[in-house]
Amino acid sequence: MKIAALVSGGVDSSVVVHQLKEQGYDPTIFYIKIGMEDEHGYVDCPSEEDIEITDYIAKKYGCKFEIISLHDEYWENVVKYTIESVRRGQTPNPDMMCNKLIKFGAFEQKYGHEFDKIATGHYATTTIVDGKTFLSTAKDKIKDQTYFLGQINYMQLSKLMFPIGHLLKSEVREIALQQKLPSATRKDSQGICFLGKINYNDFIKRYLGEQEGPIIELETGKILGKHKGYWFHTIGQRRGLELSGGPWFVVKKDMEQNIVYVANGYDPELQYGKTVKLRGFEFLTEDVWNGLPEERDILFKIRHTPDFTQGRIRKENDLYIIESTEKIQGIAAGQFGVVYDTEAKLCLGSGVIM
RNA sequence: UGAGCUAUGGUGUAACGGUAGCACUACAGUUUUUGGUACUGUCUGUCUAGGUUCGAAUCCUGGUAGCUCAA
Repeated sequence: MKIAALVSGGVDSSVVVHQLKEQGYDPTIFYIKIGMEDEHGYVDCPSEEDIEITDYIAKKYGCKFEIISLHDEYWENVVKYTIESVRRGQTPNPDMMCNKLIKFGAFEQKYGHEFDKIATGHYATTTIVDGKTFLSTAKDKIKDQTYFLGQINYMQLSKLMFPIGHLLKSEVREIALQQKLPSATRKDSQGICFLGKINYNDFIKRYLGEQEGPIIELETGKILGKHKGYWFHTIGQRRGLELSGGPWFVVKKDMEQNIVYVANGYDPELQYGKTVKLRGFEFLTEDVWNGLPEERDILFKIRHTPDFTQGRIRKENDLYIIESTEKIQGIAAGQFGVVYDTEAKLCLGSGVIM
């Protein structure tokens, strides 16, 4: 079986190679470059170290190694999507789109189609139910990354392998140490991948500029201060408002008038909601509810959090609507709502929060 | 050029004449493969010049600034 392993130079994907070799496979290693190094003078320093380590891994295990650039594809799809989403006042999720469009999209078209399987270092598993493959959660419930995979489709899913999905993070580190992999003690990556060390707000500013507008307390209509553009703030956000007498949380944005609305206190009611409306909902594997004629109990996430939230889902025309059991903080349009079964095992599908 | 009141970090506020504390912000870490949340930590202050006192943010005097009321 021909396997392509996507390796980034981090611990997780390094251990993926080890696991595959242990299982008797001989994967071809791909390092995907997507950074902004050639854009506008930005330099993506980490990639050099990443490539070095990946190269070392490839040599150590005697694997074919290819460095490929999907920079243009990434720019055309993910970065453009991110900027457009922010411009509309929404909260994008570039990393989910990266999985859907780049790692399992553009990569598949250009290189992956020659392979039988694509292996990645995601903390996720697959489960076969009635002969069909479902995305399912990782053994390590805290590191579980199925949320970020919620947007992929069945074709993509059925070609994927997650060799470390049944391991705990601590076990992965342990293996890396035992094998003396140079990435064993590297810090986990975090933050939007293509930005590297670039500050998010600087990035947004470069493309959308600044436009001063008022910060208004939603309950009273009082003007409390100024912001530099609604696109710098997201629903549920506390930091960056520079208002005293808080804490203040962003609860609403008026894109027409460039107003950011806030609410005060540690637990402002307005910060919470119970209804999450999803548009463009797609099942990952298949419609497990046969059109959802009546409400179903589910678990879901509206962000990448360690915890699942309980709720009930129903369908209204094209929309899937989740009524949460508990109040949830920071329901931000543009983020994805990912739905799981009541066991928190199978990842069923996802849609965009309205 | 009348009277009264107030002056404490970036902001809002505490401190019987006895170690200037708290909250928010900002910053830095932790957590997190999305600008979120949460958690931990750090910085910055007694308007000014004198005086009383062992000791002044506190009491007294002048100055300066602001607010209120009169005009």
